[in-house]
Amino acid sequence: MGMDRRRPPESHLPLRPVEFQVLLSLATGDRHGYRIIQDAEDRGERIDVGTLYRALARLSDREWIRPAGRDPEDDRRNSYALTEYGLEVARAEAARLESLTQAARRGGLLPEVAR
Amino acid sequence: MGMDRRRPPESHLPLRPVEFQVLLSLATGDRHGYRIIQDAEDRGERIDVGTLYRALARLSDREWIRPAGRDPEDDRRNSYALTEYGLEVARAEAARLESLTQAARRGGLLPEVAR
DNA sequence: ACCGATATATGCGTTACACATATATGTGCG
DNA sequence: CGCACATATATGTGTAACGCATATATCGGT
Repeated sequence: MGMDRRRPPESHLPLRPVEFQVLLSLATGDRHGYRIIQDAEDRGERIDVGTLYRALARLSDREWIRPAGRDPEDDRRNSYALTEYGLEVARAEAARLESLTQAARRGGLLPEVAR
Repeated sequence: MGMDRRRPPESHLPLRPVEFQVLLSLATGDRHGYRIIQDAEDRGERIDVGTLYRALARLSDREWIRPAGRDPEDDRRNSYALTEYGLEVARAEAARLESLTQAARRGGLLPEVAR
C-alpha cells in the first residue's frame, strides 16, 4: 500500500472523475461514503455506489485518504480524511482542471465572460 | 452506431479524460489523430497512442465526431471533425469542468484570485 | 413493529486502460 | 540515392475500472 507516496503528485493525473469527487468532498472536511455521494449530487454529479466504495478502498491503499473512525452519531458510517499527499494530488488535479477550463474557453466551448 | 444521438448531452457526463481532450482539439478545427496527441502535449497532457486511436473509433461510433477525409499534404493522416451533437457534449462537459473548478476553489484547492 | 431511507459491500459481465509491438510512409541529410 | 528518424495509424494483451444488480444491516419516524 501507498508505495508511491514520494512520486510527484502530477504524475497521477488525470484522475478518474470519481477520484476527484472524493478528494474534493474530503477537502472540506471528513466525510463518510454515502455523504460523498450526496455532496456530488449537490454539485449535480452522480456517483454509482459500487464505483464509490471501490474508489474509497483504492484511494486508501494509495494513502491519498485514510479512515477517520466511525461517526459517533451513527456508527454505520465510516468516515475518511484527506492525507497530506492526497491534498497535493487534489490540488494538482484542480490546477489541471482550471487550465483545461481555460483551454475550453479559448476553444469557444464556454462564454468569454468567466466568473 | 450513434443510436443515442437524441439523448441529452449531459447524460453522458462525466466524459473520460481522453474523450474531452479529443473533443477540445476538434473544437478548434479538423485534426488527425497524431495531431490531437500533440495538441494535448502543448496543454501539458499526455495521451497514450493506443488509448487515442481506440477513443477515436469509439467517438466515431457514437457520432460525436466523424471522419473528415485525408489530409492532402500527407495522405496517411485521416482527420476528424466534431459533429453538432459532439459539440453539444463538449460544451456540457466544459460547463461541468468549470463548475467543478469553482467548487475546487471554494474547497480551498485553488487560490481565490483566478480571473 | 413496520417501512422507507441510509449505509456499506461485493458479484458479474463489459469496457477502457497502459504498455508493447507491428507496419508503413514522410522528411531531412550526407 | 540510401538511410535513419519522426510521423502516423493500428492492434494484441493482460489488468483495472466501470455500471448495474443484489445482499445485508441499521437508523429514524410513525
